[in-house]
Amino acid sequence: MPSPTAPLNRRERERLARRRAMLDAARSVFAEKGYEHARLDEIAERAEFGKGTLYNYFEGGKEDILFALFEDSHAALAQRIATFFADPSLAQRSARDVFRGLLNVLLDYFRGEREVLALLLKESQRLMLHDDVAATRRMLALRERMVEPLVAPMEAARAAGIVRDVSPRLAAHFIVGSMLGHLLYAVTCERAFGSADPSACPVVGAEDLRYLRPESSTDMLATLLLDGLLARPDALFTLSS
Amino acid sequence: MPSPTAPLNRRERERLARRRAMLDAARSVFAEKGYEHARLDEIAERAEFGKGTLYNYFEGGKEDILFALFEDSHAALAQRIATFFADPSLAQRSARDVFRGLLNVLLDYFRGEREVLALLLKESQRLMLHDDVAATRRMLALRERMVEPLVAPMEAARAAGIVRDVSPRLAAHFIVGSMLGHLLYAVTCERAFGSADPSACPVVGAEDLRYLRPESSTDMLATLLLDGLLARPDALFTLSS
DNA sequence: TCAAGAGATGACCCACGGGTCATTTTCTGA
DNA sequence: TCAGAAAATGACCCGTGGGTCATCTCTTGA
Repeated sequence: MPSPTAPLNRRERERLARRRAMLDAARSVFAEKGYEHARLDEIAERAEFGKGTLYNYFEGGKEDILFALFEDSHAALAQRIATFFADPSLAQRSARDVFRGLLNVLLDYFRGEREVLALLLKESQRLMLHDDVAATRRMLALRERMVEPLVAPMEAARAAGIVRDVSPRLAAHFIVGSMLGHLLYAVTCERAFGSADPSACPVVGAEDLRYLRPESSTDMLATLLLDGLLARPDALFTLSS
Repeated sequence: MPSPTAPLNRRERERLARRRAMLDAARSVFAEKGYEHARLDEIAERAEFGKGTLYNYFEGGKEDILFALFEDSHAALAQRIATFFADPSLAQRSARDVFRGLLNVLLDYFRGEREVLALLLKESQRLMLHDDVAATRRMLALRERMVEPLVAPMEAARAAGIVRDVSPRLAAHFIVGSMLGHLLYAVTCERAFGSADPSACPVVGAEDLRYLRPESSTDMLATLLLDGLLARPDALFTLSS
């Protein structure tokens, strides 16, 4: 009965559905307890399976589940980025405008995926420098996935003299890395001091706090990433004393 | 006998010396095994103390030792940065030149402190988002220490119209964060593929690899951080098809 | 020399949750 | 209907190393 042209038969569809249920359960447990305090028992229970069953779907166990979560999420983000660049009307906008739009796509995505962001910020470096190099590779592949849809546009923009003459792939990595770094800082400040008590924060001024709020992040990131830190790079570094 | 004006008597000096010996031992064990596989027994043994004694010097146990290591290291780096900006001849150089020099100070420092860099890259995010908010605060203070000597010069440069009109402290955080992000990527690529086998690397071209080598990192980082990604920000985003 | 406190010591404790696998249940196709 | 495969299950195993604290040693100063 299933259409013969469909790539998946019922068996496979059900398997995928179960896998998805497990991932959903994992996501919610991870969100509540964080990766390290999440117990496989609880994930299994919430997904209404036995713990052992998880291992039929995720051979690598707990860590494998985390990777799968990341992979899904990165695929979704890559999709959004590709969609963004597919818009033909981009050609009517200035380069700054376009890249600012890109930053917004990235920031919006993570704003909507708080749980994944938290996991990513907390676990990614550990996994990147994990004893098992396979994990390192898997994390790099993940990052690559996110960067991939950026490479072609950047390459073209470089050829057109719009972006600087640096490797498009590395520049893309730089953008993504800087953005995540900023998010980490913002999230950490929030954790440490709460939005409620700015006075205890070493990030002193109201000015600083304003830029840590998500709405304004784009402005600062766009300025620094796209235009650079220096307004007058060739001026002498003579500061009024 | 100890000069009465000296702030420390023998007792205190000895205590400091022991503490230092423990930190040296910890550093070497951490370097060999990484933080998580380092055993306190081994640190104690290498420092020629009993394990319990460690707790007289580092109340917080293993994690406290790591923090102490980070604190020493960050103080040293802050010192270097301050020294860099104290040089009066900076006023004869262009802003780009000066900030490029700053990047070199940062990169050189971590090149000379590989072990600390590895620990910092792998552990910092976990600690920043640690369950115990005290750890979060301590990590933020650390970062702040590194950023602190940058703030005054940046503030002055901003007033002089040399750097863009963004919060100096946040801009400094951005610089430091981006640099660490780049180092993480470089270290991770090296781990995953070794310098030996570039062909298996998804970072495809020789161009990419060149910029991951430490010597060239400065160039790319300086370009992207100081001048920004966009060469012609106001040009239309029209790519030759 | 000795009392008293500071400091050093290392054997022991213990929680704990990820992973395994023998067994049971369900599914499939003839 | 049933045989055999595929999938689900969850009780059990297991290693581990950080942290504690009762005990011992050493320093100090009278």
